[in-house]
Amino acid sequence: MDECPECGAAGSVVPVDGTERACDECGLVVSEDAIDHGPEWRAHSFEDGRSKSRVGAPENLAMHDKGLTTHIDWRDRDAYGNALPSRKRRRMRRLRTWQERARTKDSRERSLRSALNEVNRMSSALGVPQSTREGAAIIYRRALEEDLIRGHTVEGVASAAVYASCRTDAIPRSLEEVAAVSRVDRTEIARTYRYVSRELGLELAPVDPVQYLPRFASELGLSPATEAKAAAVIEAATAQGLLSGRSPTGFAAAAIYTAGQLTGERVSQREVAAVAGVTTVTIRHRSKEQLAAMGGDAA
DNA sequence: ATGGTTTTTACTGCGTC
DNA sequence: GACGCGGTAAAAACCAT
Repeated sequence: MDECPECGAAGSVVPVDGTERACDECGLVVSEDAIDHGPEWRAHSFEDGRSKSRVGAPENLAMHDKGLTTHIDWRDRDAYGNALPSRKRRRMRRLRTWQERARTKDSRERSLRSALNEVNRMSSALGVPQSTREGAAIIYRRALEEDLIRGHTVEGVASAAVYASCRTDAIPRSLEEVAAVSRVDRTEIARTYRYVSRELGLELAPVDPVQYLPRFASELGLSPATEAKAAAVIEAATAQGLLSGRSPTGFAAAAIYTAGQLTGERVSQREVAAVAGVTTVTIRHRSKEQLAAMGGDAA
């Protein structure tokens, strides 16, 4: 379509959604709109957040100072090709080193900028609070300081930072959901996340399935009674060691299904599976165990 | 790399509306 | 006939070694 203003690749700028376009080559996000409408803060569920968010920072392209990338020739010649006197040669050498310093500093900053831009973009799309967004930015900066980016993509680390921040802030967003708004795939995010959290020594508390309940329940339109019952199911089942090794989303989904059976507010396996992003098979397995746990507990 | 565990995929049969 | 439900076997994904 258009030529990218950043890397100059022709025809590489493609629409991402209604309000912004991005370059295929360098990932630069071109905003159509100079005003940042920001995300809709009333997004209470992931689906809401995705449909309502207006993603993209008010990037002002005019501020990218391209003048700094001027190249200074290594030859000690003037414009006519004549050799420079030694006095001027020294001067030129000094200029060259300074110019080089400015250029590398600038490129590093630009890379950080685009990374943080990306963090913001994904955070908006996921509808996470501002504090978590900043946490992700902090994690990314720390990763940068510890030199963890080498050998990994900027995109991957940015995605991992977002996911990690959600984890530490107990904002229930699964790896799948992060992957859905990221440019890199799930596996890469998982790998990078493990790597970053290990290197940075992030304390990673296992995800409590209860965290997913409010979101799933509201998406299914369940009564608070059933939601509370599901929480009770999770508690009882967890107390019997049924959680270890199992996926938290599947566990939560099954608890909702189980609670539906118990309260009479029935939900189909298929529906719960859809909102939780798991299969009905998993729900059956977990639910069977949970029912046994509840039965044994009550009787 | 390997093996053990969990999850998914794909397919089955059964009962009900 | 479509749908919900339960089960199974094999593949895939995951994790620790």
